[in-house]
Amino acid sequence: IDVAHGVILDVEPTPAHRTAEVESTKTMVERVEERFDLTPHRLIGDTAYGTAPMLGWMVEEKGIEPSVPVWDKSERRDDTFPCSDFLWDAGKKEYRCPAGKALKHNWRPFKKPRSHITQADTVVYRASQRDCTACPMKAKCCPNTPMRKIARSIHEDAREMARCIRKTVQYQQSRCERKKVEMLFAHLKCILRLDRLRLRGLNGARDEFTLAAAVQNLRRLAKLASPPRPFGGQIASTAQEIG
DNA sequence: ACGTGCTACCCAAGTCGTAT
DNA sequence: ATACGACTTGGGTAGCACGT
Repeated sequence: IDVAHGVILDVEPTPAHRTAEVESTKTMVERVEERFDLTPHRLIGDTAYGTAPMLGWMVEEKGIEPSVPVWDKSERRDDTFPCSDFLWDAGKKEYRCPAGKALKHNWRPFKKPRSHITQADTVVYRASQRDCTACPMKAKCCPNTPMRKIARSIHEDAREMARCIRKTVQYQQSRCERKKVEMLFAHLKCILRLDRLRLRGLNGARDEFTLAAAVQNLRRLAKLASPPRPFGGQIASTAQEIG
């Protein structure tokens, strides 16, 4: 949905699965690009869209600003230093711990050079065991392990961008714009009676939703095209009954 | 001895499947 | 219709085996 105008640009049904729902966004964004040569400047969504691969796709592949909360479970519960207390040095590609020591992914060279990217698409940055053993802050940092380590997503730059956007006024506005989307869904359910589908299967859902979206867009078009009328309220309610 | 990469396991929020 | 446990998801940490 284009929130600036309340126009539905594409429809893609999925099973009620978080990953499937999120993946369908890629399908729709790319299809709208092909059909209408339109690319969104930013994308508004909830935390389900805040996973590292999704943010990476938005920022790195599409150049879309993510107005999305970051899926982040890095906060610790045991009163030890959280990851956010470690400063990232983009130039040196290493972290700096609260005691000022480095966390690196390449402490030494290898005969066969390695990418250091793990199966979880992260790079593990570790402090030196020697530094941690001698550190007076060890109890506040890594009480249960020989050294502190941080798994950094290969999409961390995109995650960081989403964190920064979340602090902006623009993000607060996007929260309000999301209401326009919710209003369309509410209208679909209550007025167009689409709280339950009649046709079975994904194809049935696609047909019903596509027709409903067309109806929504025609309503919008009528609103934009017709000049304001003196007895607008009465006419509007009649139109709804016909609809 | 120590760095590296993998696996096991935990968490929270959600869906799915089954028994009642 | 409802309750409840199993399972899924992506993120985290701890610890082990292996390579240098």
